[in-house]
Amino acid sequence: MGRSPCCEKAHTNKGAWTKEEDQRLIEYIRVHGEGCWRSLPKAAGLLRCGKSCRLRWINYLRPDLKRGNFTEEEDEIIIKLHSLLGNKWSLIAGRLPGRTDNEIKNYWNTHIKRKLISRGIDPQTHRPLGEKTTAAATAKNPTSTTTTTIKTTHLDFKNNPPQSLAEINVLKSNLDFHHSTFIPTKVEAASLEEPNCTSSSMTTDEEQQQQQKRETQEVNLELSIGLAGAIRPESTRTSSPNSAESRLQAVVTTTTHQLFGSVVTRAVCLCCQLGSSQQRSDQLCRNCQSSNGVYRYY
DNA sequence: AAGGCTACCAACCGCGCGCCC
DNA sequence: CGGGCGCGCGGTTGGTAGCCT
Repeated sequence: MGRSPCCEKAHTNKGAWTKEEDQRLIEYIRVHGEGCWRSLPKAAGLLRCGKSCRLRWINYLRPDLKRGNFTEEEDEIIIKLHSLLGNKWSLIAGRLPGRTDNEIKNYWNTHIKRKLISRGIDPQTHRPLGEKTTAAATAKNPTSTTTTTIKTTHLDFKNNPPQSLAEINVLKSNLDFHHSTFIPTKVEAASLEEPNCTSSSMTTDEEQQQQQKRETQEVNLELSIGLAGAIRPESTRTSSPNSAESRLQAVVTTTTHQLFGSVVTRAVCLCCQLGSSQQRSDQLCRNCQSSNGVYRYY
């Protein structure tokens, strides 16, 4: 069965927005707030589809948008986050107040890619150019311009949820591996910008072993984000205390402590940790407060 | 001045996910 | 449980401004 169109295309405008359309949209959202995008165009008297309105608002009209060039600091944050998250533009945008996913995506494709290449770094893998890419990454990403999501069968708990403590332990060990290979510490993160981002004390053989380990134990970066999401406010948790999910969460909580070094007992603002906020590091900036705790770690 | 090329970015498209019935 | 709906996301497209020849 075909999917129903998001709007009546015959009666909708397309292309650039006019000032009048912008004004109508702004006015409507000012009065009624965001949401219900499907019905918004009709209610606001706009001949646009809801998706188009949403996009226009989010990417252009929102009052909290930061216009203008990206700073060097923002560049570095984007690069670091991309090395952790891949092409998860919305997640990256969530860590850069006032920037939209679309804006970051465009900026990445037009500026940062080139910048990294000029530094001798592969913008997709964040490894030195010329270094062998994994077969999985190559197969997943034949054009090298699209998503390089490193998949794992072990950590795909959406399709294969852990059924036993034993499986959870496997998951935990994978997460430990994840930590040791992909989540950079502050020192490691700093080295990400270097053309040779491997540890300087590592011998070539050790590097090759690490590389082989990476190839055999693929890690799902996408999942690592989901795990953070598992640590959500108590009120929103619905799983039973003995469910695989809640047991997994207990592991995740423990593991998250390990992932980020010292045990943190309260919410920490990642923006601050990454240096994008002037906020004290033990406080949440507005951006993190509004993220529903998804990216806080405890 | 005109045409070609490139870079930029707003907007579109298709798909996946979660929620609800 | 399955299907429809609304929303959000990532990839792609297309218009345009700026630069070069």
